[in-house]
Amino acid sequence: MTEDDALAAFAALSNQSRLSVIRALVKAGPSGLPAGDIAECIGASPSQTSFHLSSLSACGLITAERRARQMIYRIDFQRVGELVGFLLDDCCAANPEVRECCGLRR
Amino acid sequence: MTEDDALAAFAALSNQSRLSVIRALVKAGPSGLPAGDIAECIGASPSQTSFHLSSLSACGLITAERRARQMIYRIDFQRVGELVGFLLDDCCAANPEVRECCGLRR
DNA sequence: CTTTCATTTCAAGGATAATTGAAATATAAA
DNA sequence: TTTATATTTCAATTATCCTTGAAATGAAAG
Repeated sequence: MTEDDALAAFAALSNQSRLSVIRALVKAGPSGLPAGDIAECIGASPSQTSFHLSSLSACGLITAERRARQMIYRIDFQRVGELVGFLLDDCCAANPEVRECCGLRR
Repeated sequence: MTEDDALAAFAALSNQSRLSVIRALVKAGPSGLPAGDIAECIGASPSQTSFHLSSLSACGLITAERRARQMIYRIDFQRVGELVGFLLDDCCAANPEVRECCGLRR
């Protein structure tokens, strides 16, 4: 995860609709969700949803796979973990106070 | 940390200059840094620096305190920790895979 | 009280992001 | 091969963010 990756990921997460997408995909787990379901889930138009999905997949937080006529989107847990790692280590120099605050032991 | 707080924090972190501010303040530790030093550190004009500092303090990631003619800024480690917590728990439903990826045990 | 220093605020302009609705693409079904 | 379905792409509009430089504020020093 480069700094540019992290910047793009933070930008992606700074939007309510996209945060809702993340939550929906986390809840859906490994089977993922088709774009249409996501659109319904977040109450956005197909076009709008596609826009947000491409922002999320461009920065690697989610993955896309075509299945017949649908596009299946999945959360990339590893990538999210890397982003948390970036925040903890690159930004915060592995400061113990930060870790303690969110109940982490390492 | 409400969802709006988190959205604002992610937006604040999605900018290279502001990420540099965070790094500088983390490095500086509890004594913090005056705005002028931060400006020099990130290579930005006073006005630009003030703009970025107010974005960071508006979302609570840093604090501001006047000392004579200077404004001293400090990182709020607890707040950063809360943001990590939001990402891990609210967004990712405390998914163990995410935690493992950044070397966390909890 | 005037000047200097450190920083913020403001208004204007340029750049980037989000919304909208229509058209295009890709795939499957009739 | 035509039609229907799922999604994306595009162009235009609107909204938001960032930069710039000048002016304003707050606090100390002369």
